[in-house]
Amino acid sequence: VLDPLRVKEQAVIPKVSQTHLDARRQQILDAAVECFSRDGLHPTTMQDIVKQSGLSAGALYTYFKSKDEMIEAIAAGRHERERELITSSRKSGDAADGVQVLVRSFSRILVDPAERKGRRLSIQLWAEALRNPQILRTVRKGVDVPRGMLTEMVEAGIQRGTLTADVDPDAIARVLIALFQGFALQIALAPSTPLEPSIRVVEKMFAALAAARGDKE
Amino acid sequence: VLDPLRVKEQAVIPKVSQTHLDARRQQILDAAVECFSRDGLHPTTMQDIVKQSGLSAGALYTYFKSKDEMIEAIAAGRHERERELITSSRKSGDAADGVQVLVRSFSRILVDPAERKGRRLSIQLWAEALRNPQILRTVRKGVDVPRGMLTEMVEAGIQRGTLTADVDPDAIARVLIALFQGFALQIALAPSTPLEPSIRVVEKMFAALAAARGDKE
Amino acid sequence: VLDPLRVKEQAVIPKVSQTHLDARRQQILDAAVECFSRDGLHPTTMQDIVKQSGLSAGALYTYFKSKDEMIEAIAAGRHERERELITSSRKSGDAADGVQVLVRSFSRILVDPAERKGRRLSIQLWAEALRNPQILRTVRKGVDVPRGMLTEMVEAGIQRGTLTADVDPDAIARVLIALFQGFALQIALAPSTPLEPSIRVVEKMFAALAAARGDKE
Amino acid sequence: VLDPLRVKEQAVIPKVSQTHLDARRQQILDAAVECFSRDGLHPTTMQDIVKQSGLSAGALYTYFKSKDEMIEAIAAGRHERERELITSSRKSGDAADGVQVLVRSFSRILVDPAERKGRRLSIQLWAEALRNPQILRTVRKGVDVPRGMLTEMVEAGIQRGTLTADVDPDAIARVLIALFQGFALQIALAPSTPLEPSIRVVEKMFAALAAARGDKE
DNA sequence: CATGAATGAGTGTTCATTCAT
DNA sequence: GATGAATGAACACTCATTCAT
Repeated sequence: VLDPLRVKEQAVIPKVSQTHLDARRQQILDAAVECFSRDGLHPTTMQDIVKQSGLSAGALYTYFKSKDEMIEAIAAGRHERERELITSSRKSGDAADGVQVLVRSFSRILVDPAERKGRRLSIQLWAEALRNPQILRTVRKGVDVPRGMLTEMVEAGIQRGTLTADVDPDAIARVLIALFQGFALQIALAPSTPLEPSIRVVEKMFAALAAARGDKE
Repeated sequence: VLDPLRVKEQAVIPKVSQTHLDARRQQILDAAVECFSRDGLHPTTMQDIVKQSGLSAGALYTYFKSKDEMIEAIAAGRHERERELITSSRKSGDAADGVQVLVRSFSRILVDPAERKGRRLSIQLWAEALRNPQILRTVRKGVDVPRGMLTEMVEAGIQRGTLTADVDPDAIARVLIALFQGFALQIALAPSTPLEPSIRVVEKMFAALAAARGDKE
Repeated sequence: VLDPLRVKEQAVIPKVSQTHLDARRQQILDAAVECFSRDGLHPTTMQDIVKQSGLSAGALYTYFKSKDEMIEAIAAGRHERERELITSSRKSGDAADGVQVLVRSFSRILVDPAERKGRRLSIQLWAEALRNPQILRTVRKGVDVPRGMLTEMVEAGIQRGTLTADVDPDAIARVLIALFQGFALQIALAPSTPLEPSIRVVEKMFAALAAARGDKE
Repeated sequence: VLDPLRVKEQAVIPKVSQTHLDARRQQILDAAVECFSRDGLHPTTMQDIVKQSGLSAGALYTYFKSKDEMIEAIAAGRHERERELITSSRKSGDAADGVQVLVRSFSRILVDPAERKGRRLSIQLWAEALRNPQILRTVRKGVDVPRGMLTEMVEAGIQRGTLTADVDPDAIARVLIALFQGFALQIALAPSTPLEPSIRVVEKMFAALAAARGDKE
């Protein structure tokens, strides 16, 4: 009765288009992001996501094997998003002084209301990464890949002479990331945090660092 | 709030000393910190803490009304600890250049293995603060109080001339905190993170910032 | 209140019929009635009802939000049942002397083995009503509604001349209810209680009361 | 080391007087009655009674082996109290028509605010009796003993000619008790219940019953 | 005798997941 | 593929009772 070939044959012409499938998957992820960023990873129940998505419990499990897999998918999405942000920052920063442009770009992201959910989600994922090896791997990649890109940008800055040569590009990248993470946290915990003065301090520090090179010469 | 020892009439000699009560309370908190920092706030069950503490479920509830109250007590403890770290840093930094000493002091804390649990715990509390108003309040105080102290130290540094006068002390304090938070996170997520090069970059940046003042004159 | 079946968009054909849902709900209530009447409200655990019903703990909570809500549903059911008993008594008593028929009807219910659970349940609910305002309201309605009906019946009896005109119909209704409650209790506490002789006394008393009217004329 | 004789010897001269012991025991029972009648038997915790009594948990267990034993002691107290009420009613009713005096006496008890706790407690005990054989025994005795006394009083009434000879004294006693129980319940559930009109109906019914004898002759 | 911190089995309830329809 | 009722192992928390002091 069960003919695996027939099943496969049927699978050739899917009843539901891939586009539909992708849309459904995204619909679920959007609902999950909404819930997770609002209530946290663990307090959010699958029922919450069911309600938020307008789908059924069964539907969620058609697209994701488990809640953990859903969290993992969202973590991967964050990772992807962060890479994008760096990439777009790099583009706009190609012409001028890399770090200054980068810092400006970061500050825009940090105050962007559209990124609020993402900031809250990231903090939830940091906490989750401490106990979930799979999430840890993804979160780390989400930090390491941007860091690699930043390192390259800093190296380019050094070659262009906008930064001193005697600094470790990777160390600078880490400093930039730490600043970004720290301010993302401060803003998530206190949305009224004044970011601009601190950004100016950071700019000034990097400018001073660049200038310091000239002094030595 | 209510001291279970304060007996109604003639609390001649307490059956159990306050010292014993305090020790028990600490015993529970220690067990909870161990579990929370290892497994996260939500995944940790009261049973886990019961086992870790060597006490009974009932005993835990003699000292804390709920799991949330326990988390709150731990958050308050973190807040207290952070204030202490700043205070001790301030003392040692009185004589010399404030910020440089501070950065050194921070870097020592960041790599201190004894502080590992605390770092992991803080990250869990950041996530929890996003959905628990009581924790948010405590976590904010844990950031704001140290920030106020840092601001004072930066102001002192400006007066002593070790920092430029044209920077916002509060903005600098926020930068220092963001750096501390960001590196605490990086180290928690990847204990092998090389901190020293980044610390040197930070030192260099602040040195350049200080030097920049002289340049202007 | 909320019909879990009412689907958001196009509830074409319910996966599970309303009949099935109602049957399940009744299955749970039957199990609960069995347990509550046997062991009492508080000593009965949800696990007891789970076992008795043959369902799972989760299933119970699909149909009832809490144990209290289940008790409330059962109390409402008792209330309904009591109203029915009065209604059916009224029908059969329309032709002849109302009160006598009523007393007979009551006595039949009091010795009916099928009503044993109901009698025990009512006593549990009386006790619960003393501390649970919601149950108090329902239990009161379960007494007040029948009382109103009885009052009407007594008034009809007075008009028909089978009862003296100088008695308060409501007072008589209360006496009848007190007798019913008191004997329900005596029988629940001692199933071997001889009811018949007492019923005859009651009949005789009401007959004498009716006769007393003629005497005065 | 352990010399039972020495222990006994010490026991001869109790450290604490019997009066003190009795007072403590009563203090506990009073607190328990307060809690049980207010909150119900099962919802009342030993801690509640501890607080209400002003004693310690340990003290309670010095005087009562268990919560059940405490309930049993209170049930026995109710039993005793009900016997007293009948006894005192009998005395005052010796001279005149027994039943009328009795009904009056009952009605006074039913509206006595001082008996409110007792009424509520009795209802709790009825419910408990359905599942606790020991309580059932005591509650039954609390009904049966007064019933025996009532039966005797009714018999005396018949001999004195104030009641018809062709009624079953025990059946009348049961009717009186049912009325008392039923009204105790109605008043407990609705303290504003108007009792007087119903009492008059009862009096009238018994008067008619007595008069009916003369009619037949 | 009195205390109250400590016990731990048991409570009502939740929730990720499954599967018959 | 979609549904949502059903599952049952946890979960946070309680409470009658004990016993070292």
